Amino acid sequence: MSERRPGIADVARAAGVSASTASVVFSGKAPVSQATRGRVLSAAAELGYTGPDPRAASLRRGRSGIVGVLFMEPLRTAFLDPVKTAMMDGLTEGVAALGAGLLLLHDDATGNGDLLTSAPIDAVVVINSSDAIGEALALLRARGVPIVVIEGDAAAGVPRIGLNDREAQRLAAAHLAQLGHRHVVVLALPPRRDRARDWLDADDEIRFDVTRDRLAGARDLFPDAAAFAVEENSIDEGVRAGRALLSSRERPTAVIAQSDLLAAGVIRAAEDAGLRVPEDVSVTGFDGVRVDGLDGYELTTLVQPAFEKGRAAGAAVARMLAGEEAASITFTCTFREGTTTAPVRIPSVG
Amino acid sequence: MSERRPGIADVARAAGVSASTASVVFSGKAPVSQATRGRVLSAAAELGYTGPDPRAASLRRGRSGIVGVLFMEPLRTAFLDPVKTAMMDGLTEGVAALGAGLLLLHDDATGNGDLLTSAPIDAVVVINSSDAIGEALALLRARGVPIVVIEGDAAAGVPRIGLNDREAQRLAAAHLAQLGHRHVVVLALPPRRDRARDWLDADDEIRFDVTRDRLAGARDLFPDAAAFAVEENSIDEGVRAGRALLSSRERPTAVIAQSDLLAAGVIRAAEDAGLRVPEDVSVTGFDGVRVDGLDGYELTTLVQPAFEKGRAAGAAVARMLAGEEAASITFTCTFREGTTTAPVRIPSVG
DNA sequence: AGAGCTTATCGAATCGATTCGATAAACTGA
DNA sequence: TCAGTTTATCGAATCGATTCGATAAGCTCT
Repeated sequence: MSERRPGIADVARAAGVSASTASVVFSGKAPVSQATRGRVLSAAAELGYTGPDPRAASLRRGRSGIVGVLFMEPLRTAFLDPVKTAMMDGLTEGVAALGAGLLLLHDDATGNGDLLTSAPIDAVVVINSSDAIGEALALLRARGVPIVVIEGDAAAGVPRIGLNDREAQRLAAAHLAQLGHRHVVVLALPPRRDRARDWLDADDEIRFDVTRDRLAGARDLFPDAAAFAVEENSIDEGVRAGRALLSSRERPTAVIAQSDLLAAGVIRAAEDAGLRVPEDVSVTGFDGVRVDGLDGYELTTLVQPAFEKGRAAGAAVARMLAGEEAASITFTCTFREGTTTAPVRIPSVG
Repeated sequence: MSERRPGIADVARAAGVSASTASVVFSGKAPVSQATRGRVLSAAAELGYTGPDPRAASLRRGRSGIVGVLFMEPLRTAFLDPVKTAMMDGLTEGVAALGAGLLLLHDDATGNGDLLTSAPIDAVVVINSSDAIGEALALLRARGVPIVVIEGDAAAGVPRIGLNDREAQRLAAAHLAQLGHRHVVVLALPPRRDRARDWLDADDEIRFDVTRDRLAGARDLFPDAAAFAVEENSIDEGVRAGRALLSSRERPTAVIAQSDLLAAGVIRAAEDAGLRVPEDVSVTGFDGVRVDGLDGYELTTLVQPAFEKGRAAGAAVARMLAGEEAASITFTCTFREGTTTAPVRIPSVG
């Protein structure tokens, strides 16, 4: 009664061929005559053999066909960000070219830490890494697992897929400057983990590259621009921050938001406060993603190739698995003028 | 020069013990004396051995520690839905209890189809399955891979994690009826894949359980309520649909949206049309998730235990892997009255 | 001191396929 | 017809750990 699943050996025996031949029928790695292929296939059908066991194959091959994606945050918040999901789509496509799939990993809480050691992964892509990831990275390197980082501080020798954040943000700032804006405020992404929503001081430590670089780009044109940092990248956070920014006595004429979600939030906050965008206040975003719930505005923003970034990461993984050296890549954002920026109005008070 | 990674056999040799003992040191499946454990561990450190190869372990164990999550849509759109991400979080936790991780699978496009056959997965959780998934399911069953379905048409014998959609939706409808509403319209989720945004005819085929059951619940109280189906579950779709619904000559006094996102969209559309919620039009949602960008309203909705659903799916997987029978589970939604529903106003026209 | 346990350790079998080199058969061209 | 290729097939080694039954040593209790 013990219904042990048939193995390739059983199929081979039933078909009257060697196991090696049967194997080749399934993998296609060597020529097989039509006749034997037929016999093997029908023997397999007869026995209910559904193809080689991936576990055994991956042991022999030394490859599991699985690439880990390591997040620094719970999935809930990671996937709230359309940029990340677009990246994931790109990554999916990138590793699909390898015949691989994506295993979700996150670097926090529930002893999932050991998935890093116990999961059969061929490589890992780290999303938005911060320094907190140190140990995890070390572990993986010791295991000899190839690593690629998207947007983050990579350890030396780790290929990094990045963005020209600073130059890009500078473009938006220049656009505002050209429209006559002088009083500009930056709405920044979190500078580091678990940092409360508040203004950024000069001595505030900024651990996330993205936040730092975009801020630098804005200050290239507005060196004295104040910056307010949110707690997470979401529309609601943008709304809350927007209320703070727009209600201050010296209301800025323009807000440089470091993401489209934040920009959308600012716009909502402005509407709620009875301000018109862009007549009363100009707003720029960053990312160029479709923001659900911003229907009606065309955001002035920097379009980043999120999908491409993911795909490039996949390609880098492929290269590393092939034993080649994978270089870091810096993608370029393009400036897109929308309807949320306009020339500054002549101040009513001299 | 050939830097072959050391195996447990090498470590054992260096430590002067048998491979079996060394194995046990790492797995902890049998008692080992402090002395030998120490020798093995230091030998491992010396050789740079980072623990057993998961590929080999999974062959021997017959378990890879990986559970597939099968989506019917690209991640981009799947994760737009906060319910799905919450479910994913729950699922993550559920399978973490098993020491397993999640492998992303999606049933579309790029020949990823063969991940289903070639990936070393111990089980699969299908999200929101429709009939389109037939072949995939058959494939998995043939392979003997345990399957659990969340919200969808399961094949016979497949445990299903569901919701009391109909009863729940009926509660919201009853609430509106009690407030005096008589002219109610249902804003429905897509009835099937690739169906254009439009009114639902009586003979429209509804392939998604969720859409069908919630609609039935609404019609239990409003048998003649018209239903308008969107193309995808998003705020923007809600806005578009909302425009259509609210501008019709016979404007309804209440809208029963089948999701919170759609409800949020309707509210936005109402605002844009100069209507007040709930004074001019009442709106109910479904899901009870945090909707980014709906700050200011407390949606009247049905709170579903999305996280719990995910976790239950994980638990069901665990049970099936343990060889037990996993029963289907139907979760219950709770009605939550917010500020988006109010008594119907006396019609100005008799 | 010897029966009965518990604790450590080991050897050998096993998980299920893949792959490489060898061999044989079939075909090519001069 | 014979040397030289292709084309098919096979045997055996290998991937790297886990696990089970056996064995031996160390304890406890009477």
